[in-house]
Amino acid sequence: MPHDMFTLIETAIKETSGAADALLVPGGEHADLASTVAFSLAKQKRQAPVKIAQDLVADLQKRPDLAGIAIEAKGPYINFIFGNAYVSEVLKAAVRPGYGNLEKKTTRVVLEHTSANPNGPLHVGHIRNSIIGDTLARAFRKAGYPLEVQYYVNDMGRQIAIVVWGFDNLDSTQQPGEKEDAHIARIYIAANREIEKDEGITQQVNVLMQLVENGDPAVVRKFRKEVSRCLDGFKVTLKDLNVVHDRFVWESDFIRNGNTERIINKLKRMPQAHEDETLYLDLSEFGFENKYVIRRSDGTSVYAARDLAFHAWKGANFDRVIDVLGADHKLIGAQLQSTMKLLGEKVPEIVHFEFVSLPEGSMSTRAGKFVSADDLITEIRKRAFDEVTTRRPELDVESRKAIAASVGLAAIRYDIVKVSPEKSTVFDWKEALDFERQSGPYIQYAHARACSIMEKAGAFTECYDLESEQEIALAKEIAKFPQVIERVVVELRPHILATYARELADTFNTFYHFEPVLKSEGKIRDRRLTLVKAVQNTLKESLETLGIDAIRSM
RNA sequence: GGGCCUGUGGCUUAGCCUGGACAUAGCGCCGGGCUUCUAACCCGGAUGCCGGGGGUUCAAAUCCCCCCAGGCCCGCCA
Repeated sequence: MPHDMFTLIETAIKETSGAADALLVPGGEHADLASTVAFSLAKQKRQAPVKIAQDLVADLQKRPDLAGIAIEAKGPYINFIFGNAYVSEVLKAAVRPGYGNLEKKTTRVVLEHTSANPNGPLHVGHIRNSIIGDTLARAFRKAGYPLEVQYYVNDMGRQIAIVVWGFDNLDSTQQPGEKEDAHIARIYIAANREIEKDEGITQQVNVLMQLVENGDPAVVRKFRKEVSRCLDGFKVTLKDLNVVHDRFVWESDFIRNGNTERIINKLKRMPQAHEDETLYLDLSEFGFENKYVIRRSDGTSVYAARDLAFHAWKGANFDRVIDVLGADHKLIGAQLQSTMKLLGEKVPEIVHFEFVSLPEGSMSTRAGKFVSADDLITEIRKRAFDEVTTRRPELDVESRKAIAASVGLAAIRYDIVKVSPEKSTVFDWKEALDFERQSGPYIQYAHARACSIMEKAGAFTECYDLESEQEIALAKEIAKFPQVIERVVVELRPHILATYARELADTFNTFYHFEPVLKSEGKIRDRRLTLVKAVQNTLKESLETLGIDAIRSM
């Protein structure tokens, strides 16, 4: 509906003015839409923009197709203000379950995110990937796409070989209560310390890597065992974060099933291929200076080779391939895309996000310098529980715990998703634990308020004719939701939804303080209750798309 | 050295791709508001040469060029 309004007005301006571009811009506080076309016509018409705007408005007002829209010239600007019919339509759609769902699509999408190396727990950098990825996934589903979300398990890397070496050669007993992934990190860190002291160990690690690539059963089993244990730990963390994967795809499978070898053979025959001790590609035609190594001199494949096989497989099974990767993968991501193009395979779309660092510098699993997601979750739940206890002392412990878990989740997810992905951030405990600011809980609170009104209201007759300025402003904010979902999946930028949800909560809170709902009577009460129902529904849909619980009470 | 990203009030941040009307919000600061639908809230106020300098344009936070600062990358690691 709103999109139709855009097209409708755009066409009308083009037809009336003869301009090639209607130059429609957001009207801000002045209007729902505005056109700056008068500026661009000034030179050609040899008239002042203000005069052109006035003349155009007079013509536009005569058009029957724009009947429900108030059109006025404000200086050189032409303002369009949508009328009651529009607002009623919005409201009717917004009270229905699933508001914001877009038309069903047939394009099958595969989205890969998180895919952290299984050599230690997920930390606050990894979960930026998880939360961006999971929010995108939810937005894609809401936008009507059939979607599969994958986690790519890097189970053959040097890191895992180092973990396995550590379990074989160091005291590796699990401590009581120690989570699997934390245990693996401890051994990984210890093993790296040993490697620093004794270079001979690197040779032993290399041997492990060769054995696993050649399918030595005992070594393969060891790799699988430790990687699985680490993954078990990840799954607990991801569940706590409400992050869902449909499938875990193991890197080593692409060695075992011959896909990697097949793609290497194909690459070998390409004009860009060079073979000395190693096999590498010369991608200088794409502006890459360095060699893109595919196979080591000892005959083992590198990550890039398996990654090519993985992406070829995804491309064969899905129509769109999307990866969420950290900014450190920008170069190899671009090389992967170029190589896929050369191979004639489907080119993956890559969403990059910049780094999360600690005040003291970059995070490093190897050096043990990181804040784990589990620690963050534990701390934030504690904080949230204290907060709920202060505000709602009458609730029993279990209810308070449940609210605290939801509030904690909201705080973490919102805090991470609200920032544009291209911005690097510094993790700060004080900020992360503060949910009284511009935050997920703030939006949850607005939703809970709306729920509370609905519960107390009882039965009422839905009424879609709004009147006051606040009511209409709120309905027009609600109207934006479907386009927001559309923008998120087109631009692959989930923070747009975070910003929107906050703005909707702002608008509702303002309405809440100026327009009494339950205390009003008759038709006014009905239309305000209808509006509150629409807000509640839109906030709920927004929160759920953000992976945040739309709790009814807090 | 080269490439990519970022630089917006004291701090955090939206807007930048697709140039337009007094630059978005939060925190902090100052001043108000709970016998009234949940004050995790709301209202008002102060604080901005939108990193710096050039250019394009009727119009630049937004586009182009140069410079400065920070992050990331440039491996037979992943």
